[in-house]
Amino acid sequence: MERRNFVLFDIDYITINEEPVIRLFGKSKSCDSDNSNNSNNNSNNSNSNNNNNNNNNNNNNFYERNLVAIDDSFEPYIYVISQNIDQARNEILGIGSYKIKDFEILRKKIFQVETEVLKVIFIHPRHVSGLRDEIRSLDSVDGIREHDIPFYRRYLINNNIFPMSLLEINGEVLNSFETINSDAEIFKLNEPPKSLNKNISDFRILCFDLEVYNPHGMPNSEKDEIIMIGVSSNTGINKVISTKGKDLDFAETVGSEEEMINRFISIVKEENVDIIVGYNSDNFDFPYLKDRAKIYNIKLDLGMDGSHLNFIKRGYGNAGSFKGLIHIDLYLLMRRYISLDRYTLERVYLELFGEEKIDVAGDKIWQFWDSDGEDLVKLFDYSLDDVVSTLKIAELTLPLSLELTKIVGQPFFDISRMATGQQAEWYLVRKAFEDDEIVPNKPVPSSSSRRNKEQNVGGYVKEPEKGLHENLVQFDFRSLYPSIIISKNISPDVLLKKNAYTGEYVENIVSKNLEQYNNDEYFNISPEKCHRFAKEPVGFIPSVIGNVLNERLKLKKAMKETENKQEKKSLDVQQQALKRLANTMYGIYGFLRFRWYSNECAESITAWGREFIQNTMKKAENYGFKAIYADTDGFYAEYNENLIKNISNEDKNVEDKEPEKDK
DNA sequence: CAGAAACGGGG
DNA sequence: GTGTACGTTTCTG
Repeated sequence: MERRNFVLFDIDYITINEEPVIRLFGKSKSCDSDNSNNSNNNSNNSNSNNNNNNNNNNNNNFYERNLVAIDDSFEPYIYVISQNIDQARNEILGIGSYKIKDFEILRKKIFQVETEVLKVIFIHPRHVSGLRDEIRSLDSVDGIREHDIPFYRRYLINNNIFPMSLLEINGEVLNSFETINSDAEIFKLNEPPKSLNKNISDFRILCFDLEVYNPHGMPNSEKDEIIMIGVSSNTGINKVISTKGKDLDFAETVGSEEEMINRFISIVKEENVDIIVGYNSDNFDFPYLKDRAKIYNIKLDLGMDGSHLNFIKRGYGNAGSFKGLIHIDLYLLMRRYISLDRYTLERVYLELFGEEKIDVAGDKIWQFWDSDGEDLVKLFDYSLDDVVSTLKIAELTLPLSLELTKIVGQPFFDISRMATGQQAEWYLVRKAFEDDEIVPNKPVPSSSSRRNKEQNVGGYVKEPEKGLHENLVQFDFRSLYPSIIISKNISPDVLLKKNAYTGEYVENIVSKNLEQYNNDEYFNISPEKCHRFAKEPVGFIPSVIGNVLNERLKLKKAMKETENKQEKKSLDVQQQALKRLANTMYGIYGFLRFRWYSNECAESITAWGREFIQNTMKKAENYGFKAIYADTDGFYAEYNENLIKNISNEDKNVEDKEPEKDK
């Protein structure tokens, strides 16, 4: 048996002999060299030099050796809810015994109510989608749960492991394995991976960008050649590969487009890249590169198992993907990272760095290329600048996404393409597993119910007062929503709710013990709609948010205590990630396709929010702030000394309790 | 006017 | 991949 320390980059499964086999893609460092120093971060950063990676240099923090770990022990399953579990088991066997491996009876919680459920273990994940509808419609089956959680996600959650963090794996080295055609070490696991709590933050990031000949407007990949490939990496590469530019020191001149593509591929391989980054590369660079490479029969075989570029259908068009090589499209990330009117690379760069970048109008690129003079040089500068800017943006913004990956516990590739609400949802799915809670099904609203969805009243809005105002102060309540959820215990598992059709209470820990809740004082009752949330026990979502906020406080404390700048920075990013997660959490209730969707919860949060904002505005007036304009998350007020009234002690206390103010 | 289709980014 | 598209604007019948 051998052991490796292993950073997990990516995960999937393949099918061998009709059974699923999990593959973990990542990089390892031999354990001996890793044990030599337990305090990491003492070697200097990986800047420049040392580009040839084939020397065994263990003095940096990079994990060097490609490794694919194989685990054939994990089994797909769903939960079946039934009053008569024996009958359910027989009926299920009756419709698909050959797809079913085993049954187990487990005690789990549904909205905190202890329940005996039937765990149906399938031979193969595809049997889940194949059989679930039939199982659901069986007489003895009241419902099915957790039938739509992708196999690889289930593996990460159930084994409590996190991508982009360090794992310990134990197993045997194999000489070869089906579907793996590369020099990666192949490692067959003897037991599930173990999470090692060590922070890994050094990754090899390489950015790339294509320039394409385009005399007819947007280029057509059947006709228009790639003329430049810009490459910039945090390992010190900064160049433009092209058939022109012999006089430029940052240009690498090759003989043809075919050589250009081959050279690009070989650079990515030589640099042992962990994360490949582009800007709109899901929709432009990678599709274009693939089309052009096909013409020359070039394989874009950058996958850790030797596989090629593949496009995965995702919400938002296609996502370019390599097994074990993480592709991040910064455009998608920026749309969530900052709020702007437009998200061109120029605009984003200006926002983040306050500098204009070199610009060449898109429709002029072919003319600059043909000019063969000063304009050609300008085009080279532009190409380099594009990719250098992309790297700068990546280095600034990826740390936060990496932290979210390590908190949410899904692949970095996925996290970078997920809406924040989805990130929060997968985080909650993991927390539910830890709590033995069964995850609610996704609501599947028909198109009509979607239309009929009552519009949530939303936050309080005060129309702005016309005129030019000076001395404006902004009160920001965004971070207030998590505290409202916690203080009012807003959660579907402690909400007293009647089913609209049957008139019965929806089953949860409160309705199950209704005799204990025989008085209003046991509830927080929301303003306006009067939704009732039991004060005890703590609801699932308030408890998760509470833990997130506590973790965040601990990090902020640790930040104050440390003198180490690098550590401070790392803690700060972790702290920010938790803040984002907490602030996203309230939105979950309002989105129809989310598993914890609850219109009552969403309404109650905003109702209490409105109440709070109006109270605060009143109090603020006593301090000389005249509210000018208010919106859901806060208000703007004009400061006018003459308005200050006598401040009572009571008001002072209120002011003390105010949430974080920005500006 | 409602519902469908296109758009964003990229060159 | 045991998940199928986000919110907004413009076009079309």
